[in-house]
Amino acid sequence: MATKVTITDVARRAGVSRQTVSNVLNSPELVREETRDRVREAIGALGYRASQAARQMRTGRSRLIATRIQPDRDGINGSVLDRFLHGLTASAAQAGYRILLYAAGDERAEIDTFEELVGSHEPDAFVLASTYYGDGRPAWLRERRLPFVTFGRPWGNAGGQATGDPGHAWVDVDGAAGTAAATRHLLDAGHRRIGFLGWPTGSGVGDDRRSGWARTLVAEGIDPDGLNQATDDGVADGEKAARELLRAERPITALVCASDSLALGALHAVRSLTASGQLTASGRLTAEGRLTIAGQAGGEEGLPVSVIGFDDTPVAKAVGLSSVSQPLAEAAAGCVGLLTRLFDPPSPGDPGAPDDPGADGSRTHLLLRPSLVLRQSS
Amino acid sequence: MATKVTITDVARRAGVSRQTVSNVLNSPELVREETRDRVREAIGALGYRASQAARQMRTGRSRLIATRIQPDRDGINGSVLDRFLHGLTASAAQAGYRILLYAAGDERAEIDTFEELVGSHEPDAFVLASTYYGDGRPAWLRERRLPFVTFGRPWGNAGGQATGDPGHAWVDVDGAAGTAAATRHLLDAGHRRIGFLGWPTGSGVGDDRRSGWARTLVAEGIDPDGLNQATDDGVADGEKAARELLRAERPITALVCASDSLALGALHAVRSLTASGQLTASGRLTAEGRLTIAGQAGGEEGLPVSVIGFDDTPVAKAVGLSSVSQPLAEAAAGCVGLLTRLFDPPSPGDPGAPDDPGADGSRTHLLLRPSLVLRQSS
DNA sequence: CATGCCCCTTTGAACGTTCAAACCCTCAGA
DNA sequence: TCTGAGGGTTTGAACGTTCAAAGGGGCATG
Repeated sequence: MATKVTITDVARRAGVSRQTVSNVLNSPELVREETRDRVREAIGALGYRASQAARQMRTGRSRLIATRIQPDRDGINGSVLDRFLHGLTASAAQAGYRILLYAAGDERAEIDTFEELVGSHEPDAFVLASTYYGDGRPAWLRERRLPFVTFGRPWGNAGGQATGDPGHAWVDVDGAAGTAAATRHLLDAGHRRIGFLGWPTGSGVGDDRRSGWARTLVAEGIDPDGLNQATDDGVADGEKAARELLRAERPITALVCASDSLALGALHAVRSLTASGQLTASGRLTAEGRLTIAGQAGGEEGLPVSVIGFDDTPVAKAVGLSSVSQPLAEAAAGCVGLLTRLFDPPSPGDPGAPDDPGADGSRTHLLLRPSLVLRQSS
Repeated sequence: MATKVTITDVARRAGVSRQTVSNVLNSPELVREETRDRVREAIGALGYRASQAARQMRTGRSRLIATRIQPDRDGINGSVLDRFLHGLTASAAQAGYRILLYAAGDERAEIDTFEELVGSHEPDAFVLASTYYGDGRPAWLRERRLPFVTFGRPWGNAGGQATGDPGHAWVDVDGAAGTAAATRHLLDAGHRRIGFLGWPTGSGVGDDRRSGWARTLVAEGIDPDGLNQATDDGVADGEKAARELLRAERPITALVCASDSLALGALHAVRSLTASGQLTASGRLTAEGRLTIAGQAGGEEGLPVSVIGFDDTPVAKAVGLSSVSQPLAEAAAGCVGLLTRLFDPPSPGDPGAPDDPGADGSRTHLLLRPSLVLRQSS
């Protein structure tokens, strides 16, 4: 088989030294144009590619970015991180990096893997997806000065909004803006009693999503009290909690949910209550759970019961569920962008969108806006 | 920060030479027990880990396995490969390998990526998921003697069964056995007119799945002719095709599908025909599309119209669709197993399940049995 | 006592790259 | 003519590991 082409082979063919070839690759401006062309011709003719291993030995840089692949938990939300991973792979490749995967059951196992990886394959950086309250991984990495970016804000001690100084780079999607848009859409459709189905207080992501809904109602002069249910993430949990909101003395007519799992449960609840006669379907029943309430207390007779989910998963698409969609490819590109900025700090006079010129003058985070995908369920 | 611990540091602390430390790691049987213990103590105390880059330079082995991450096409079937990928990552880690990801739009781009990777990061092997008819990738890799395994049989020129001599290692799931089990289940439930909804002839996977259904009917003395529809993979396509089978002069009462996408479409068709009165629901309508036919031609009155999908995706779980489940974690483990066998050929007198002792005496493929997951839809 | 052998260990070199420093020209200025 | 500077190129060393070969001690054999 064709044996490996080395930088020496290229040098010989171009009639120059190893170092000159190396310079053509890494610092072309140091090499005279004529020489450069000759070397480039040789590189092309021989099909030379620099050995990562040798390069890494000398420079200490592996051009590898490590990230974790999660088992899809309930199988619905898992697809979000998979799409993110795909975007990450593509963006990293464009920037000259490759993605190295690892699996880990819990935080302890993940940190063990950090240690293992840092010692052996020596990735240049880590990307941590789905941060959580009390997440110990950022601190571990920071102590060792290992570059990393999180997809997800560092949720402060209060369990609420992000703290002012994150101390590390992150990219996130503005969940509150997403639920606000969903709520706004429902208000525009004429709904007033719009409920929220989310997770128990204390989860950063969940509280954020709830806040967007609440503030939009308040801005409209509607008191969100009593329109809110919190439960674990799951289809069955969602159905149960939605049922309570639908059977309250003053029932809701629309529901914004913190996940597609919950929203799917809510759709089931709506269907089931209708089928058992506890809600009256006055219109034609479609396969997607779009029903019409008639004769309920409150003045919104004739409005369809709408449900909006979060994450725009394949399941949402399959069952016709409206949902808030995260720009995952952009989020991934943002992560890679922040990382490369960490590796080679940009020159001071760099152009860039004026976001939050922090103390050190560099933007270290990125907050993206989600979009609302409307389907039959709303 | 603590500077990198090298093999020399360990050697110094243990009072031996570099090579002895290396031997403790790679060929412990060469080292006297007492020395071995002393070296191991030093390794532990210093937290030493061998540098992959340096090791790779000398041995030419990167302990990296490259595989592609696909964008989830229709969003439903994508999850299958994601689960496979997760299994692959876990199995590879156990065998001391890491997964390197790449993305590529088409075959041409993928082969370019092969070339790029082989030159730079030099993965020890490739795993190709989802092979197809006329797949050019295996030939490319084989020509260059690059080790690889495919998840999916090499589908022969006839577009039908696998050829006798694959020429490379593969792991696959016996799709025909899966549809056969599904068909058998429906027969046991009393169905006779069991349809199949699949893809156009020429796709290896699709033809395989169809054959399991057909042979099971034939074995029962039922002629499969006219019970079969072929269409592109997609929910809308599936709904359209299912509709035709349901409205035939002698309609089917159950349907086995080549994918969950098609099955989901079929469920919609059943629902929709029922709602419009073209099928009569004689029982209680559940949310999952389980209906009962009454008064149709044929003698199977009162049987529920059953639908069974393929792949057991999250969507199937969400909508209560029975489905054939592939053992993806085992398939992934099988791929890693075959690869490690390629790297270090096993000693001749090795124990192993008697499968197909090929000409060279080594098993180079693995065919796994799927299982049937029953839910409300059947 | 020399020889050979086995077991365990050490030594020198090599993998392919880039860093740091040296080198060689040419040209300008004193 | 000497000195210095600077552009362009080369040289030697080093990164951390393993391969191939050599070294050395103990013991049995001739």
